[in-house]
Amino acid sequence: MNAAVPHDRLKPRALYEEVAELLRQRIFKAGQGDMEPGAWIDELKLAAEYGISRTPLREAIKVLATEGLVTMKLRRGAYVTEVNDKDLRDVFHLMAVLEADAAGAAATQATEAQLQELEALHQQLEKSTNDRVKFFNVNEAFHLKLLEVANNRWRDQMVADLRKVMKLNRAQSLLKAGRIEESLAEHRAIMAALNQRDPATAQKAMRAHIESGQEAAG
Amino acid sequence: MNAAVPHDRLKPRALYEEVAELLRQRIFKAGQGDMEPGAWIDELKLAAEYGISRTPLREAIKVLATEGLVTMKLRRGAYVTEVNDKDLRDVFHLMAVLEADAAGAAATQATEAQLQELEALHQQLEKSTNDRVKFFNVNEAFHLKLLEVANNRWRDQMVADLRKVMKLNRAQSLLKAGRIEESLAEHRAIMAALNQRDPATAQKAMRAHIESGQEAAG
DNA sequence: TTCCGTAATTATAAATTCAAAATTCAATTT
DNA sequence: AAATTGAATTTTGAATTTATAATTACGGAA
Repeated sequence: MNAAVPHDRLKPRALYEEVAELLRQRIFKAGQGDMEPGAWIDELKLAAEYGISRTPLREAIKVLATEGLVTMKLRRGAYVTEVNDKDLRDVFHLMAVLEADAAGAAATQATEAQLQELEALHQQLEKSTNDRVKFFNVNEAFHLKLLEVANNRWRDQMVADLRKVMKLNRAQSLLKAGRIEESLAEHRAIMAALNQRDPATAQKAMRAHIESGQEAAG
Repeated sequence: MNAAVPHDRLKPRALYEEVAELLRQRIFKAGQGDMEPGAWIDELKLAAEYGISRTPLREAIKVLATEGLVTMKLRRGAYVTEVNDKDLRDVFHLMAVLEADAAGAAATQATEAQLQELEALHQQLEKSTNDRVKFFNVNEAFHLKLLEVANNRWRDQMVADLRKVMKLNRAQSLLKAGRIEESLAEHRAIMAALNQRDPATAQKAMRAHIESGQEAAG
């Protein structure tokens, strides 16, 4: 029963991290498979399936637990976190608060070169309105770049964790047709505030953008 | 050398959580002992010291790693995270943002009963100016209650994580003599805004309070 | 004497084994 | 027939063992 073939040599990541990533993807997909929100996580089954022992699997589960993706019950095992409507609103709200704060910081701190990078991404976004997938990807790149410019690794971590939880309910998914134009207009407002180095306006614009996205998702 | 006596029966927490808490405290104290920032964490030594095996210890370490308290290097073990001045400023900033947001939410959402609970805690604070330790404790209780009223478990988790990191540098410690009166005045402003159900003012007051605390600590 | 390579030692990572707790199912008693 | 208790099975939690990787030290050659 050695399903644990070495696969590819030269793997720089720890096994428990690989497994954590696999589990995340599996939870996010959530399709009709097992592991939908509220489901119990069968350690033995998963370990056998991946061809590993329970040790790295349990380590991965504990990582996911501190990320908020799974909930652990003492002597009862781990369950995929259930996110109800209030939870989702709460998470969106925090996302808005943190990203708005980041936008404000970026408006103040960005170097000229960084502003140009953001502007370049924004221009890409302007040209992607007919490709829903591309628009989604460039949009994400813009938000990530903004966080990078805002330069606070703790906030980055928090936003990343919130994103993971939001994906649990995948209320985000892709944008609807009408929403793309709306989103783009909001991005224009954000970019304008950044270019004018106006933190207060950048904050407001970003907050409106996220909250607007929330409505589209809900 | 059996340090792992069953102590009290009826303990509802998992061993790895107990250990994680012990490690946190140990990291926080940071005195002249081992485990100062940057130090390598000796798994064997600690496991022997606590009288447990390495398995729950390693699980605890991974939890601390995702909390940001320790950093893991592949095949090199875990190190106590070093928190430099910029990190500390960044963490304080996020704390201010999140607690200010909580104050705003509380001003809007608090029931009358909850407002009275907060008021009661505030009155306790008013009477604790001559007892530094008590002032510190009541202060913490007030902030926790405020978060409870603001009612967002994801924010609670984030604030808790930030607190842990702040304690790493133990820049908070106890308040200096002059700072107590100042802190109390700020609390009065927060409480007044809450009582007037003025979210914007509550936010500003809380933000000022945290930032003021940062200066006192730094 | 210095540098490179190899072997030995040491520590981490993973797997396996062991123990304890919880759930489930069945049997017996009321 | 229903309910309660106890035993067996299942599953989590922890310890131990094994394997793998990295660092260091030692030796030989340049």
